[in-house]
Amino acid sequence: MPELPEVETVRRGLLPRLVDRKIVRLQQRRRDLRVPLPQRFASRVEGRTVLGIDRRAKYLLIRLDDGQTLIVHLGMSGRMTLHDARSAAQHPLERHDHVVFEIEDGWQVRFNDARRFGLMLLARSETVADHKLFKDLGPEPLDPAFDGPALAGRLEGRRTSIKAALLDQRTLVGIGNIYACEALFLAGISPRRSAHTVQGERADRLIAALKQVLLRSIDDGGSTLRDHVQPGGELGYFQTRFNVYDRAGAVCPTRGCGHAVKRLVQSGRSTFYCTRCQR
DNA sequence: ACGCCCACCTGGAGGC
DNA sequence: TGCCTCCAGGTGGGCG
Repeated sequence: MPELPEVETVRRGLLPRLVDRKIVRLQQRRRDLRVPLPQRFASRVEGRTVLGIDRRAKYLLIRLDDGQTLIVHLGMSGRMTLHDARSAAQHPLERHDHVVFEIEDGWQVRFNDARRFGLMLLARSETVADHKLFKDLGPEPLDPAFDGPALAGRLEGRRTSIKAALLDQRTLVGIGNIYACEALFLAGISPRRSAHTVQGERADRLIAALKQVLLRSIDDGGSTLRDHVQPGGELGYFQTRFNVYDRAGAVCPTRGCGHAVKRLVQSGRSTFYCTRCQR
């Protein structure tokens, strides 16, 4: 499910119900996520107050008042949803609600993840950046300092396709299959193009397209294909604006083009693009 | 070091 | 209805 816009949407949805509030109880209903839940997880979280929630790449960083950070990744199918005490009573826990945070004011945050590709771990806040999962991550695409020349620099010498390079979180973070396809379409760049040839004006176009597609999707609450919901239960709507993703056979949306959107498989993932508009 | 393939796991969709 | 195959917003380990 979640690429940067979906994770950012979840972060924003959780903020008003979590920040400055205490987690009074934590239920672990299944520990075997992609990485097993931490030892003594409940006792290390219970009684802690949330100071803030940050995002790095596709990770949520929930800052606790004892200097720990709760790191959450949603994998492919993870959700974080809010339930107030009354609705919680009416809506019993579901099969894939693996972790439940009970907040002091009676609200709950439920972590639901059918495929269990997600993870949660605890780290000292000052060590998160050095953690194995974080130390090789590339720059944030929405950082204003990350511009065309910076992207071009990170693509230098890369012999793989530009599509694969965008999915590689060492190049830059937060891009997944949807936004890689959509940004390449907006930039008019073929997903098959060799990554190192995306330089100069092409790199300028690509970073602009990436920023635009991510910001627009955040505005729409992300893309809901199957699993993604905002914490309050609202769906995302950016999928209604897809130009190419999952649209194989549809007419290319470029005015006057008329070609059909094609699907191909690159490094095991579907790519959608227009062979006429994207070079 | 780099790039590619696969596995991890569940569920939904479509074909027969 | 049921069973089978394919596919899915991610990632990291192992291989050549």
